[in-house]
Amino acid sequence: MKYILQDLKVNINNNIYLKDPESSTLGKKIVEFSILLIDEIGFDSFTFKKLGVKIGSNESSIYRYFENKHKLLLYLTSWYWGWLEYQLVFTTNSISDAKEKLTKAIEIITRTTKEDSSFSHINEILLNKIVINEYSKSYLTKEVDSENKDGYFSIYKRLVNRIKDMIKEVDGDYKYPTSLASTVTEGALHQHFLKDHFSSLTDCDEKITPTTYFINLVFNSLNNQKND
Amino acid sequence: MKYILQDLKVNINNNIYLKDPESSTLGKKIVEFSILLIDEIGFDSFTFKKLGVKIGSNESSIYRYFENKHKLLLYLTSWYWGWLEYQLVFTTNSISDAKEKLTKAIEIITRTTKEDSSFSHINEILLNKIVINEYSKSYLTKEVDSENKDGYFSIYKRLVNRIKDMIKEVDGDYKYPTSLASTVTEGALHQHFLKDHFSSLTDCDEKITPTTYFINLVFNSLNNQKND
DNA sequence: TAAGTATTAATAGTAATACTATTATTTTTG
DNA sequence: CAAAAATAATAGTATTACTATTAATACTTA
Repeated sequence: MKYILQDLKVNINNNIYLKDPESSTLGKKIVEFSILLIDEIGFDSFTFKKLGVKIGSNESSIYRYFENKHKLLLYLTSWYWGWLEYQLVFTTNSISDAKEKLTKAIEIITRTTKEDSSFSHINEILLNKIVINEYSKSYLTKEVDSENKDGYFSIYKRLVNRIKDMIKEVDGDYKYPTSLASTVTEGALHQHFLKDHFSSLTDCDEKITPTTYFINLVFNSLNNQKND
Repeated sequence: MKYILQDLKVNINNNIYLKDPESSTLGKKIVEFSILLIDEIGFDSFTFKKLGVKIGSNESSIYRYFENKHKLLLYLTSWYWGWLEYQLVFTTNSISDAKEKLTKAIEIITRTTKEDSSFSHINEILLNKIVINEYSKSYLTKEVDSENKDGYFSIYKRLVNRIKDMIKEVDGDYKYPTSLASTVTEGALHQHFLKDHFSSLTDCDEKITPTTYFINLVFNSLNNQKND
C-alpha cells in the first residue's frame, strides 16, 4: 500500500492553481509548509506573507502559484479527498461482499490518519487535522455555487457518491442513500472535532471511535424492516 | 405560541458583548441590521464599517457593543439556539410519550424557519439562514477551547443535551445518544446547505425534508435489535 | 557558448481591514 | 438644569491581501 501510494499524483482541477505546485521545488515547498503553518496557527491567521518567511521565499512568488489562500485551501483539501478516495477504491476493490465493502469504506473515511508517507512532501496526519478544522470554510462562502460549477469540489462529490453506491449495494430499498453518505462523511469530521473540543457533545473517545459509531448508525438503517 | 415568544429575552453569556445590545436602540439596530447585512454579503465580507454605513452610525460606536465581528456572530447564533431551545421546551413539555416527544424535537431542530415574529427586531428566517451558512465558523477557530471554557457555546450544548436526554428516554440501551444528538443538530444544518448548493450530495428536496430523513435515521437506531 | 526565455526574488505601492484613541456633540437622567 | 452617559466624528496604526515593476538567477537550445 505504502509503495503504491508513493507515486500517487492526485489530479486536481487546474483552475484551482495558477501554476501546478507539483511542477517545481518552490511549488512543493509551498504545499509542504502551508500544511505545517496552517496546522500551527490556523487558517484564519495564515497569510502568504507568513508562509513566505517560513520557506524563505517572497510573498509574490507564492501568488504565482495560488490566487489567494482560499484557493490554496481548496487545493490542499482536494488533495486530501483524492488521497482518501484512492485508499477507498484500492482497499475495497477486491471485496465482493457488499456489507463488508461498506464497512471497510466507512472505516477509511471515519478513521484518524495515523501514518504519514514520509517520502512525500505532504504530511497526511496534519492534513487530516486541517480538513477536520478547516474544510467547512472552503465551501461556506458566497462563491460556492460558481466554484462548484467550476468543478472545485468534484473530488469530494465523487467520494461521497462512491459511498452512496456502496450503501445502495447493501440495501437498494433504503430511501436516503445520498444523505446518509454525506452525513457519514461530514459527520465523521464533526465527531472528531467534538472529541477534541466538545467532549460533552459526543460519545466518541479513546475507546469508542467515530468509526464504531458510524458503522452502527449506517447498518441500523440498512435492511431494517422499520424502513419498509 | 407567537404571543408567548413575543416577550422572550434569550439569556446570552454577557462576556460575548461589551454592552448589552438589548439595552439601547442602537444596540437593537446593530443586531437587526447585522442579520440583514450578513445574509446579504456573507460573514466573510461583513465589516463593522459597512454595518455602520447601513445603520447610519459610526464604526466606533459598534465597537462599544461588540469587540469584533466574531463576537457578534457568537451573539447572533447563541440567540438563535436559545430561541430554538425555547420552542423545543415549550412544544415538547406537555408530551408524555417519549417517541412522540423525540419526533417533535427532531422536527423543531431540523425544519426550515418559515415564520418571522414581526414584532421583534430579529428576523428569524434570515437568522436561520445565517446559522446554516456561518455557524461552523464560530467554533472552527484556534480560540474554541478558551471560548468554550468561558461558556460561549453553552446554549448550543444545552440544546444538544436535551435531545440526548430524549433519545435516552426512548431507548436507554442505545450506546451513542450524545453523538446521535449532535449528528442530528449539526447534520440538519448540513443537509439544508447541501439542498441549496450541492443537490447531488443529498436526497433532500421539496418533497423529502431533512426532518423526514433524520426522523427515519434516529428511529432506525433506537429499539433496534441489531444494537443489542 | 551566447542569447533567449522562464522562474524567482526584491522592492514598492495600494486599498481595505480591523482595530484604538481622542475629542466633540448629543441624549438621558437624577 | 447639570452631570453623566452615550454616541459621533476624526484621525491614526498595523496588518492584510493583494498588484506592478524591475532585477537576479537558472535553464535551455540554436
